[in-house]
Amino acid sequence: MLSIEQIKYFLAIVEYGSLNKASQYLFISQPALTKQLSLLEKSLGCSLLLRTPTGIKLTPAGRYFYERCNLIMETINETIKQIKSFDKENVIRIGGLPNLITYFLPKYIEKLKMMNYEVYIEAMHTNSQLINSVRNGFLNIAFVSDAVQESDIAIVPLVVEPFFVVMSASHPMVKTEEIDFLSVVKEKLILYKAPCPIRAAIRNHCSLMGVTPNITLELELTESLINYVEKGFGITIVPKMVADSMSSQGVIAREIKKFPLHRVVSAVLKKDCVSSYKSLLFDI
Amino acid sequence: MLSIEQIKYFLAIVEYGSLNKASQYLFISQPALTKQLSLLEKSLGCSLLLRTPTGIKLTPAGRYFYERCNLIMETINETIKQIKSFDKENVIRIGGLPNLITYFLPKYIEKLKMMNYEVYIEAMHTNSQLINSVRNGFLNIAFVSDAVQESDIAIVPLVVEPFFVVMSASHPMVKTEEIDFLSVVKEKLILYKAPCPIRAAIRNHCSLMGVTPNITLELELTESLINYVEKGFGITIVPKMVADSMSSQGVIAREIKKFPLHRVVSAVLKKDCVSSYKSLLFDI
DNA sequence: TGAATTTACGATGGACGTAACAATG
DNA sequence: CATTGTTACGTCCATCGTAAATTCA
Repeated sequence: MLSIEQIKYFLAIVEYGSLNKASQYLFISQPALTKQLSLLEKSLGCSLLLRTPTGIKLTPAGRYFYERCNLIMETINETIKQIKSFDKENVIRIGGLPNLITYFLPKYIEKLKMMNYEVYIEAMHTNSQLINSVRNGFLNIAFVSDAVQESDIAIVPLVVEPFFVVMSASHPMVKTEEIDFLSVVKEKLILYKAPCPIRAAIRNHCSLMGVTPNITLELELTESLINYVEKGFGITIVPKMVADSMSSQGVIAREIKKFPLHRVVSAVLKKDCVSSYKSLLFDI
Repeated sequence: MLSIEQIKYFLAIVEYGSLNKASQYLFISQPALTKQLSLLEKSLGCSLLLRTPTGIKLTPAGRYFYERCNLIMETINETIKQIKSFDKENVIRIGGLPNLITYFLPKYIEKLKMMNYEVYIEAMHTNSQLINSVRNGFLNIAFVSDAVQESDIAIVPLVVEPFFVVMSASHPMVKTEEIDFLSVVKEKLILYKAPCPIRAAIRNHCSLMGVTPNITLELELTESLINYVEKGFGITIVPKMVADSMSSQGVIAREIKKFPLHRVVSAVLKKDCVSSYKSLLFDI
């Protein structure tokens, strides 16, 4: 049976290039290491390295196994590190939608570090992933957009912010005095693919107003909307905090004034934790 | 010390919902399981599950650990599966660029299966990844595009194929009788980001002819060029075998007749393996 | 001969099982 | 009292270390 010890031994052998040196590093005798290595090879049914009088040399299978062992050990070590933080009092795990993490969380994180918390940050792309992580205890707090109330979990509204249109500087709409939502959704829209809370908010606003958005391009959640706007493929709609922090030259952000839509940024936390985190959330 | 056995035990406990049932499934006594579980929790410094008279209930840390254990075991099992195939005589590992895998390999694979080989397929995005995999023995054969000869490895040319332009049906160039490369690269080009052998071939052809391609959109290697052509963002250039197998209605593929460019599809293999795979590569 | 790995074998400790115990509904 | 999990203790096998053997430069 493969064991973690054997994996560690194998990694040491490869890294030190000899059983001898590896055995010294591992504080075991060299015969013991030989034994474990042959047991490992036997259990895998495959030769991993060639023994030479000058040291060892990896076989193809050995090279593959070495890479995989590194991956396995990294996964295990990361797991142990996370787990060890779970029962520590001064650790707080915070999650949020990527744009909230980027633009909104920094001030909270500063404050938490002042209070001697170790902070773990985790970005997730959907509200439901985040809410579930709070529910099952992986996150202490999650920051979401337009979440609906649920019975078992507290959703605390924090800010309401308007949406902005982002378009290239040469776009005719730049000259319009008061930008309205109905004109905006007739333009070529670039949005993220579902599931994306902003996309959902726009669709919802559209159906309330009885129009269909003209979505011409749908991006993966990992790509940058602004890049595509800059290249002239269309316009996009982003929340104020994203618009505020844009630095691109070629694009312009303008608030949607007529028939505006807003999003509510909320904190999600367990009901019995609301009181303990209340001061953190509001005293800013 | 964390061990793989402990991970397996923990997974069984969670899945069976009780130490009792898990111990039966694992063919060990229930006290032994209790012992291992408490050792695990002690080594992690963290409680993983709450014991109740009706069974067990996961703590947040336990839920996290459960997910990670699944990931770890999947990684380990996949590794063992791959390794076991390494020294088997009847296993052959083949790699290739994604489009070669999709359009070109199937006939080889059929043939290999006829010959009672177990075939492992691995797609990689660059020639150099593939060539390295052959060099270090992870792959027996790799199919690449426009590879240059290297001293230590054999590169066997297999087919030369022309490139096609892909454009929307309404594009003016559809009406041109003889499509030429110089006009094509003046159009809005959609290509994959570097590193991409096709992109490299196009850039190379351009610099030979003293022109600059008008690349307006660069996609991630995981996205579909054709989708973006269909939506009217520009045109693209693909090898014949990709063009031949397109089924989209809205787009049309036409061969580049004037100043054409070609790609050479080659098989990469170790020099001392050429003779043994020769019949496979050419007898089709 | 010296540097490497492998084989042989006795010692030790960790993991197991049995049996007895404790708690909950 | 039936089901759950825990504690106690003796047994046994896996892994270790020491020492001797082997192989290659």
